[in-house]
Amino acid sequence: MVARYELIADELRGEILSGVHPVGSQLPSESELAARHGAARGTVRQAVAVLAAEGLVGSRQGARRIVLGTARSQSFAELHSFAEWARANGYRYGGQVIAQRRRPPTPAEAARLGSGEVLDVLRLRTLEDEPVLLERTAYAEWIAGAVEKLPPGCGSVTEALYESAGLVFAYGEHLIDAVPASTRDARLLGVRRGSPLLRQRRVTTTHEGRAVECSDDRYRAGSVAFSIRNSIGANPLVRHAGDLRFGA
Amino acid sequence: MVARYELIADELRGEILSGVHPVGSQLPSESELAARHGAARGTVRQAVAVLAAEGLVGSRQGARRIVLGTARSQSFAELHSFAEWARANGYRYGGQVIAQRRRPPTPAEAARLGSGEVLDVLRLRTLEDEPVLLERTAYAEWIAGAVEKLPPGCGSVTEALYESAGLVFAYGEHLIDAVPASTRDARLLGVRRGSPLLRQRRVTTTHEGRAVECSDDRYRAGSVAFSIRNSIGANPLVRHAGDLRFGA
DNA sequence: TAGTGGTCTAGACCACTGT
DNA sequence: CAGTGGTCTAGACCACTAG
Repeated sequence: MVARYELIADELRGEILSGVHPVGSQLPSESELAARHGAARGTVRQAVAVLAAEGLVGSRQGARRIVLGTARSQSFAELHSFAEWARANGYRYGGQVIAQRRRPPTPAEAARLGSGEVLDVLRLRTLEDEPVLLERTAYAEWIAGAVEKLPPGCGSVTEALYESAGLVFAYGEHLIDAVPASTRDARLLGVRRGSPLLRQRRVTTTHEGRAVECSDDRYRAGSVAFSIRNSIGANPLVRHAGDLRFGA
Repeated sequence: MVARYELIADELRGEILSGVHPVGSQLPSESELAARHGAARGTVRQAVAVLAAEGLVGSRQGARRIVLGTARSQSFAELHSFAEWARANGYRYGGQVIAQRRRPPTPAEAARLGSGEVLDVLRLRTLEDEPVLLERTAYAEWIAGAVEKLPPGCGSVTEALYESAGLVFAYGEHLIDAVPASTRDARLLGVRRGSPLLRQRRVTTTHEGRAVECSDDRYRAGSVAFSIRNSIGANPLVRHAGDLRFGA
């Protein structure tokens, strides 16, 4: 069942991407869109709210909505899963488990995943056959068994866990900063020790709020960048001083 | 005029932060909240939509909403303006113009700011009296005059431009990655050459979609991190390969 | 099956924009 | 001033969850 407002949003998005409403131009008024689609104004407002959340259009009270751009923010899956992002963008990608063991959680991990043992996995991911990402992930005990059953060359852990355990990653919290490569990082990624790495630390939970994993992902400089579009009305990105929330 | 749904959202947020609704617990149903506040259900839905956008609560059709966390995403202003972010978090901060001149735009800047001359400003920002951020900003010609009138030790450029020119930054596009410090970066920030810097490149526009500035901001490693909360439903962050959209 | 959130309607009034 | 988006109401039906 596809909602009415989604259909209207899709049609408007198509018109924006195809140039019917060029960047900088005004969108039709809500009343006009409502009449055209035979829908109530509230439904049209839901549709344009979708486009506003995607950063395509902006609005000010009293004035027509304006087309801001054509670049669309992508899905949660693309942020969470390296494989899904790479495939969606047409890149060749791969992955290999370098080390895997159970161990007691650090205090920071225990606070998020519970006090049971965690499964610590070190994975090296490649893009276009070049090593670009080193993933250090601690899985909560309740999912560790399913992770251990995955093949070491598994391309997409997210998809494999969905298929084998029905696990859906639903919410994420991410901290992004820059760190120098350690000796081991440098060797695995093929860079010099101390050279810049883009670090993404994250905690992911199911939609029930159950924590699944804590991860420390390090990208080789120049291989990947993170992009954000925001507006004065709403944005999800926050700057933090130092190393606050993820512990040592 | 404060909207009704904002008041309801504020009250609910306060109850979440103060522990009335602990993390993992269920929120009251929409009908109950509507009855309690004497408001229509639609108004209550607007209120909880605010909390969902902040990442505080999650929802699934048919089940009660669940409290996901207590960390709140901050405003656009805090992402855009170093000074506003620093002040909101109680840090001592400062800034100093190191160099300022007019020059022709690079091709990438011309595509965004127009083909007129740009005003190129190099600023060093401090946090707790330590140099942490090097800002290289190209202002569009139409705002350059107002920027040149600012004092070189101006703490908040965003606020000063609002007061002197009525300028409101409304939309931003940001690319975040890691780069090694150049010789000049290193000297100004007090780090070794080649050491990691967290880079934020951004383009900011007014709410009419008029581009104001392109900037390349570099943070000393360890001084600042960016934080993002997202959900499977919506998120604004995208990963990019290499150096795509901002040109050379 | 009862309760909940997701969607939708058809109105209404207000604040703001642009002419 | 007319037109527009922002807010709000009081209903309705449906899809889904949970007991």
